[in-house]
Amino acid sequence: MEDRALPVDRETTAALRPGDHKAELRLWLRLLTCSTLIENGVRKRLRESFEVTLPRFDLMAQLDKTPAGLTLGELSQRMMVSNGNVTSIVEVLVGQGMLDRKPSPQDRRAQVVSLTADGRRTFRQMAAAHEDWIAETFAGLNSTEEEQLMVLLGKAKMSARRAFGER
Amino acid sequence: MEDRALPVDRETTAALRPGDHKAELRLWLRLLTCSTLIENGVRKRLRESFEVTLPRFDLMAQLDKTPAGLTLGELSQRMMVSNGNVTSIVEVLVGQGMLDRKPSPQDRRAQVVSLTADGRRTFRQMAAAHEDWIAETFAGLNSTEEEQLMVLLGKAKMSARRAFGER
DNA sequence: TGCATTTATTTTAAGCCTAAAATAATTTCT
DNA sequence: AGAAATTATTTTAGGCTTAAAATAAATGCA
Repeated sequence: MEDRALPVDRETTAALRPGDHKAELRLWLRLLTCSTLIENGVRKRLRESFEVTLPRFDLMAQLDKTPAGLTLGELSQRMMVSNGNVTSIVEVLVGQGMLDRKPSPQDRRAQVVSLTADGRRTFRQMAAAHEDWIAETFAGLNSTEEEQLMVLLGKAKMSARRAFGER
Repeated sequence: MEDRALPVDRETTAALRPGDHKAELRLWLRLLTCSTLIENGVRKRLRESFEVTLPRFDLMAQLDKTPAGLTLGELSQRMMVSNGNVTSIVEVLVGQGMLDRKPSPQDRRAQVVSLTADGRRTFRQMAAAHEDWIAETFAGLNSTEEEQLMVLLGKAKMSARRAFGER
């Protein structure tokens, strides 16, 4: 895999060194740092302000986007977590009166879950605060930078999906 | 909450609507999607190829970067996880002979953890494969795009740190 | 010195998460 | 129709993760 032509300088040799992917590694670590930083911050604030966990908030967010409701399988796919995980979180939220769970009319294996009126009201309150926290999180970027970041992350997302063979 | 001046067009009204931060919300969701996608992919491959969990790999990676070793507290800070979490992961890795754990010479409360020769050998093998997986993950971006993404994520990181009051 | 505070770690209780196996219903194929 | 394969969910076992309380050592300060 070595290039036959002589490299012109040190940087070129570094860039062409087979198997060197330190730049991508640093990129991944920085991406992970950003994500963990925000996730931890949001988790803390959700707990302090609303006594709710992040996974429960995320699940309710999915349902708020789809008023007709979702099956457990659809939920697990959209949240990118395992099936069994969704089962237990739904369990709790149904117990708290946030969610309705009823058998699917078309498929007796499946259950459709949706927000109750109370669940929707509760979620909307949390979501408003959440939106402000996230705005604050990205306050250091202007809208051009946000747009660029959005586009580049879109590419990264497609690329990662291909690499890991999703969907 | 309506602006008093007449808006010039629909996009302007949307951009100026007070309290609207949907763009930042979408940005955060996309960032989270990327991160989860890669994390899940790496987790799966580490398990299939090396029968190791991601947290154990991450912990060993921190120690590989610092041959002199780290205290549990330093580890938990760098990994951005809780103290108790580190305690139990170190426990397992010491049991597997991957890590050395000895009391700090300066501070009898603290313990310094480092990779054993075996641990380092094992880690380096995993790290080489990991580096290739990550390169593959970002294969859809050219080096200019990678550089731009790195810079923008750097800004996001600083901004998030400020928002959530880290360090 | 000695008391109060801080710091490093562990423990505890609760919840999240995964992979794999089990169950049950649906779909496909002959 | 009936067997085989697929799909939706739950269960199980194991591990990760957190927050908060407990323990123990170090530091600050009167």
